Amino acid sequence: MDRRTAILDSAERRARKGGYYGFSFRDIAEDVGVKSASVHYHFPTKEALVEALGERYLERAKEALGNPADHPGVEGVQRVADLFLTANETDDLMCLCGIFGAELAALPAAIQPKIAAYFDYLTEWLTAALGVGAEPAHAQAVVAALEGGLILSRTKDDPAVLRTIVQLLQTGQKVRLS
Amino acid sequence: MDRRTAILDSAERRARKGGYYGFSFRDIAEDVGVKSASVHYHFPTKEALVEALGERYLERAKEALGNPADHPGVEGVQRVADLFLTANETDDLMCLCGIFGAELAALPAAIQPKIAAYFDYLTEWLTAALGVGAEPAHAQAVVAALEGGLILSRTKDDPAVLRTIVQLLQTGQKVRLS
DNA sequence: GACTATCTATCTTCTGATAAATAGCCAAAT
DNA sequence: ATTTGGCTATTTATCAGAAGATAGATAGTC
Repeated sequence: MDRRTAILDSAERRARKGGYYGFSFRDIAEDVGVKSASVHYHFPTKEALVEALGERYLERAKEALGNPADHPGVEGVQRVADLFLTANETDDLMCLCGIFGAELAALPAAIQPKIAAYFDYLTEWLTAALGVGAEPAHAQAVVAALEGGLILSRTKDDPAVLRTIVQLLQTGQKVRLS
Repeated sequence: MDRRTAILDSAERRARKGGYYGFSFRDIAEDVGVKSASVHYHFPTKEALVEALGERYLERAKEALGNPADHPGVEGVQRVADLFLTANETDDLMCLCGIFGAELAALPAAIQPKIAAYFDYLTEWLTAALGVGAEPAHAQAVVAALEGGLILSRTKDDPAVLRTIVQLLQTGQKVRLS
């Protein structure tokens, strides 16, 4: 594997655990097996590194989701939910944009649009999957519930928390409280 | 105001912007107008400071919410939602437990139960407010949607995002964005 | 010879934390 | 009433380590 990719992999894993200030160039250098100056060679600043992280994260989501028209209705919800379920149960990692979104006010300004683009993409993809007549607001609420559900599930150290929320989102009962 | 409280206020504000690793004892000392050693006098370690932060945050939520029986049904949803709407629009701050929950994997272990207690309390309070027949899973999904909605709303720098999600949670009806 | 990737070495600043000194206060003992 | 001793809160000074970042040297490749 090329070294730039290894650096991004290490940075992503660490950022998804501890956020922007929760990892250092030296941490990454140790993971990859080089010196911290080498990490600076590939990404001159931490800001540049994290921007690249955000871009790659979005591209991966696009690849994983595919064409919304191929996953109409509830199947589309499942497909987006799977991104979060995999993060939770397979990777045991927070969503990169979820943790950066929470820390947003303390991050370099250049990162904000990358995070916004991710949420926008998920929302637009899901709106398209839900088909004609679907409101973007509904799709956005689903993304919010998944992001928050991931936080709650991790805090309670219980994958069932997120799974249950996904079920409610699919059956459409979550928004119907009264 | 007593100095201990001023320290907690500064720490809370900064933690709700940048998370656990996003502020330092010296930051707080400058805010309060003392030296960093004085902050250590009141809270010997950062872990102790953040534990106190979590406890106070829960107590404040309890005071703000009051008795769930006094706010049945949708009124209960509004009351919990108001915690998040105030954070978003009045304070322009993330939820303390939301940001710590996202960073959980990199935080001192003693902090996790404090965060879990906050989410548990909101869920239990809301379950009680929704009355007999209400499932805790629904209440938990509402809390998740609010937490995630706060992140999305802050990322898009648009209070309407969270407001719209709150509306959906209350009515179950599809609401138009923009 | 230029380019790519890495290293060693280093800089400045910041970090959480501690020790020791100082000052103000208050109640008990003289 | 004055002194004593302890308590609270703060200071100065400092530590060892970590942070982001840079300069310059080195080696391999095309």
